[in-house]
Amino acid sequence: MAWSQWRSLPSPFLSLHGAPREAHHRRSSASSPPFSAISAASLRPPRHGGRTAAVSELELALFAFTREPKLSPFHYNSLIRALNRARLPGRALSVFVQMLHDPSSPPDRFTLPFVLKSCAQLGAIEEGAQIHGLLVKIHVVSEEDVGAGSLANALIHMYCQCGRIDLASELFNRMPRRNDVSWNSMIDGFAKCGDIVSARLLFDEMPSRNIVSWNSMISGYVHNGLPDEALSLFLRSQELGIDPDESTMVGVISAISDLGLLGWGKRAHGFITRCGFSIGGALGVSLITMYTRCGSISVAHRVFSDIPNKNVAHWTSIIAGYAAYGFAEDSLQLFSEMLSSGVKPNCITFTSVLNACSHGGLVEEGMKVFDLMRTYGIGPHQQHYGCLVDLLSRSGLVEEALELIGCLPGEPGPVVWGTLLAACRNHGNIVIAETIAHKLMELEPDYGGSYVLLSKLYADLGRWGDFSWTRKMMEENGVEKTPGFSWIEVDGDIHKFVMGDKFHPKHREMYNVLGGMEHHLSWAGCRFSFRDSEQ
DNA sequence: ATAGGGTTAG
Repeated sequence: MAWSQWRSLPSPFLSLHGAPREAHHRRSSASSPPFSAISAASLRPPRHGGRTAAVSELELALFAFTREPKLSPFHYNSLIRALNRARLPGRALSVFVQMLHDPSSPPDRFTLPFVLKSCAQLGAIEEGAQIHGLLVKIHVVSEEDVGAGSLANALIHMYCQCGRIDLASELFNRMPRRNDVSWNSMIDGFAKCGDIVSARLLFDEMPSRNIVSWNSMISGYVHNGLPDEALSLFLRSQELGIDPDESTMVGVISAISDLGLLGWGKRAHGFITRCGFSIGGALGVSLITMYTRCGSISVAHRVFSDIPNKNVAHWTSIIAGYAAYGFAEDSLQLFSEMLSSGVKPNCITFTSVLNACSHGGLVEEGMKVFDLMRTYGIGPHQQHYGCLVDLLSRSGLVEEALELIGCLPGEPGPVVWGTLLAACRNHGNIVIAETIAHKLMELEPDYGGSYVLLSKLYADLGRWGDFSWTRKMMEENGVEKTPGFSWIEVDGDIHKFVMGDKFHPKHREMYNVLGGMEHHLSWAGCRFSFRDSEQ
């Protein structure tokens, strides 16, 4: 009953993207998953994403480690594992080093997989390769007898996380016996390095797929900008009668979020509720983001309110949500509520709060938030300086922003220059804009955005000679800027638009509405046009 | 031992 409700609805989006339409008859409604899913979900131990679980496990391990007069490998292993789960892989490695110096407690067969996991999390290829060398030396992993168990899988995962898919596949190809974990690690590795085609080949080729295989492939599509493929694959798993879990639905919700299909999002949310899945972890975060991006900030807030023990990611996603809607005061209000509820902000939280300030024009508040970072021992990192540049230049303080860039510790990237260029266009600051645009063209000659921004600035000012010059430059350098387009789902139908098109049967009414909005805006003193200057 | 969430420009 649960699933059939969702999938029996028309899905024009699938035909839009050329995927086959779903067959509606294969799975009877009686075999839908909620009941089994509820019991599975309630039996599963809390994931490491859950704040309380990670803390208590770490506390237990630390307690035993500090109280025990004679440490055994078991004590070391538990602490290393707990530190990994608490996302503290650096400290896990220090504990391992301490273990190596403790003659009464040599590493056992459980130790190295944990340590390899720390290396994977850190991206520490050198240390990981040292362990690999050690294993070859003591004949656990030799040329003739390549390890076939968890150690080999941990090595594969480590090389994948460190961006060495070549070394990972070398190991994988030489394994005498591969299990599902070996295949899944390789699928994830290929997806993470952008080779989604190879990931899919392995997925199709592997002898038996488990839920992790499906989840890796679905989220792989999402991370490679193919949300429609992700949804197609999920629908296929449903046809095969495979029970999704929380992770599956995180991928599905992210895909829907990228497509901006609110109707699909609501049906998926209903499905999640009927399955009895917890929204206390990653699933809650992706639901908040999905409602935000699909235009429903009020529902996003309702989901946020319903989450019992909110972690920093929950807070950050709703703060970022209000920021995106221009409700800067609400963002700041939530930020202070978060601080008083005892949840510690991290660097992503600060990026979101600074973003809220710059979109709301709250320069002074933004500066205060920037100073507050130090008291929490965070950053500021490059991205926070980028937000500060945006904060200043957006509110017209372009000179000050330039001055700030001059004081930065590192070289500002194309994003920072692009921010400044966009602000210059909005404030008609042509001299600085030209300088920056030329700098950007040198820095990133293949990036079409800088040419387009400059050409639009010339168009704003009626300098058509310079305008055609920038267009010629684009042609000469072989730069292409694919025009953006947008789409919206209304009652199950997808409507697609490009800038200024007249394809929609109701385009006259739509442009009338836009014209009315423009009129209201200019009456309120806002110099803005929905039409591009080229049109 | 494998999968999953939150950020910055246009």
